[in-house]
Amino acid sequence: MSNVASLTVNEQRSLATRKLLVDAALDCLVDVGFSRTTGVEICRRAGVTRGALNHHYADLAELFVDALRSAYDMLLSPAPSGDMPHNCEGYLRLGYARVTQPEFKAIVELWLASRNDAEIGSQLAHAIADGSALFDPVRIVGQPEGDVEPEVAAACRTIQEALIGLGLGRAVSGAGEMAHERAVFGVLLELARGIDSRQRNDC
Amino acid sequence: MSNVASLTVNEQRSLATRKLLVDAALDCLVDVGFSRTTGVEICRRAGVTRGALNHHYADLAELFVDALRSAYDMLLSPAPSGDMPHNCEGYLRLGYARVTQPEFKAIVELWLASRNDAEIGSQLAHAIADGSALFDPVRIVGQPEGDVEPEVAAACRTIQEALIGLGLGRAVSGAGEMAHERAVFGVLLELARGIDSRQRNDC
DNA sequence: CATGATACATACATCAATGTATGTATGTTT
DNA sequence: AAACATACATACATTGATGTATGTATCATG
Repeated sequence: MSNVASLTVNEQRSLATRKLLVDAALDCLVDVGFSRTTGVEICRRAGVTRGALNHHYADLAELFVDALRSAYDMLLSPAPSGDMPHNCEGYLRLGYARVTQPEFKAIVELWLASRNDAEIGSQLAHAIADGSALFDPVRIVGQPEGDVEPEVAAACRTIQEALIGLGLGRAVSGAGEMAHERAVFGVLLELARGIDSRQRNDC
Repeated sequence: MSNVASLTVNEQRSLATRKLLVDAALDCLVDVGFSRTTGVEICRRAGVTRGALNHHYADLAELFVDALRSAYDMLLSPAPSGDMPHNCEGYLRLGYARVTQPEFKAIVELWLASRNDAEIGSQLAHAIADGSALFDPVRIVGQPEGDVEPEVAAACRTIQEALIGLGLGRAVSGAGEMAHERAVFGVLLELARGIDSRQRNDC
């Protein structure tokens, strides 16, 4: 049922078109921001007509739900795999790899749009909540059944906020690494390693 | 010349109207974001007609320059006065007081708009650069003639990015303090005090 | 005080985005 | 294969924002 081969031709075409629209929407958000991410512009970039957009999504808010989930998925590609340690340093490196991707700007744009537009806000609420879980320290640092120490959680949240700051800086500057980005990463790394070593000694 | 009394009636009226427009623009950015911050909406909130807007500003980008500078000024109201120590802890407390003000959202909106719209970007470049100086660790921590240690600068930049993250979180959530905001502040405070105490021992 | 400049308001034309209705080709089912 | 559904494209009407032109009252100045 969920196999590609088991999909009808119509279902495959639908999925392909929706992917075109979702990718175009993200492209648009990254390129020109939310205010210029209009239905016509998305369709132009997707190479489809507005009829297709209207057929698959009642309004842009619906499309943005798919787009946000897709963006979160893209940021997940550097996943917490086996080679990434389940500690604060791993949390830092993983988060850094995420916020420095261009899709992060699309996410920020949708965060703000969600706050600025009530309709978008209500429709995106679930996707945003699900996405926030990706940053949850417990997911990254915590052991499968164990909880994380409050000190570790606080450090991870601090790392998270600093990474969001760096990501926003990149999104705004447009260029790559900011001047003090390395220095900030160094401080965060020191903070993470300090917590991690203290945790090991606790056992 | 710069005295209020020395201003002509016309000049006073111009200043008052421009202030109405600037305040309305900031209100609008905070309330409904950049995409809905349109000329008509600004004038509606300011209680003037579009003729007034057009008379004082050739386009919205020009108004946004004044608005951004005004927003930065508002964030400056908790200024680095005598009671705020010139160290990392002072930098943290000062920055926190700034990013938690509602005007910070308007600044973020304009940062992104500046990146998304070439015209706005070129016109806001100077104001953004001037505003970034407000976050410059040297301005807050550094002594008048002395430079700041690289370690102090790195810590301040880290604090800055984390504060921006917290500020963005507030801007997006709309509500006040986020759940982990206190915990993050605590970690940052510990970081700042660690650096400050080490600095004192260096002398 | 008369003339010009300033600070707006009003009005209209334009344009881009949207909502919606309908057309059509392809796929699906019985 | 006939009837129906799906996946789009096309077309039109509407709406909101903008550019711009002009009107008008107040102010400034020789």
